[in-house]
Amino acid sequence: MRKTIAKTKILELITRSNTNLSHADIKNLLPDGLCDRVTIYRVLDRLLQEGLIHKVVNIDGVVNYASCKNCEVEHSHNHMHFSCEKCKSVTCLDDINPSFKLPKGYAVKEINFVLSGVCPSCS
Amino acid sequence: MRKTIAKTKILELITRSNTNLSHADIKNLLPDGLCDRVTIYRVLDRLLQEGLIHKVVNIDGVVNYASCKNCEVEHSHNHMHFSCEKCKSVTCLDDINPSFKLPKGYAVKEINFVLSGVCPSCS
DNA sequence: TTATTTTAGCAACATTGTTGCAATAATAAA
DNA sequence: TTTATTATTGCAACAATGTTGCTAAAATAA
Ligand SMILES: [Zn+2]
Ligand SMILES: [Zn+2]
Ligand SMILES: [Zn+2]
Ligand SMILES: [Zn+2]
Repeated sequence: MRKTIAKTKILELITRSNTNLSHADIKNLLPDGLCDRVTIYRVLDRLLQEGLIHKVVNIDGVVNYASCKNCEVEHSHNHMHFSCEKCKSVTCLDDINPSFKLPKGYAVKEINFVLSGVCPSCS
Repeated sequence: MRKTIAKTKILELITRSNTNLSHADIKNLLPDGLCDRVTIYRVLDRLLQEGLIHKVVNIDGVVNYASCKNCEVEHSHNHMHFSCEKCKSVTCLDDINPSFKLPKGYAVKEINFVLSGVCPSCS
């Protein structure tokens, strides 16, 4: 996979942001005219494939993209996410890994944990 | 809120189904021409408001609607959901309530827990 | 039965995401 | 460096999904 301006800038945005970013956020944050919105979709897909970012489906169905911090060893995104209804931020709670016990027979491949409410900064 | 044919039929569908249903599912399952797709959206909103159903945002961002089983006492939907990538079913795991501990300052109002993979019937 | 108010249908629109294809740009090979 | 190869981009077109405003119809109250 090739290194392009769009890819570099988008990864930079996601990495530097302290909240998770949606496609719309990225579109707004990128310098006007840097690339087409279709390109953003495609770049995000590539970054996901390469394992440089992970995604969170928010409580409103919007996909948010987050940089992978502790994924050098192995990719696991069992952690919780928080979506603030006031500041609209979506963040990774990297250290919160909910525990639960499934009945036999379930093979889990993906996990999407989201809490919604008011974050510490907004309360 | 008034009792109408569309509302009755849609609630019936959701209640009788052993999997959670998306707007598209409901549209397909309803007798052809029973009501407009806009009506389905509005009926679902009303059923949510009345607390007769709850919703789950699936891992693909699609909203699925589920009947409320143990909500007579109080509404709580802390339970896990499972989305099967083979049979495409989304189901409530009513008895699985993940436990986790949040840092102080977070006020949780909504919860959306979804696991994706292969369900017992498909494995 | 009549009056009131919610609900339904329809058209129009906005948003979001996808696909095909030709032009362009990044990398590999010469 | 130059050329060849192949991934990536932009654009247009399209599909799917969800929302809104308005009038007609239906449900309930009077
Ligand atoms: Zn906040
Ligand atoms: Zn995360
Ligand atoms: Zn299955
Ligand atoms: Zn449920």
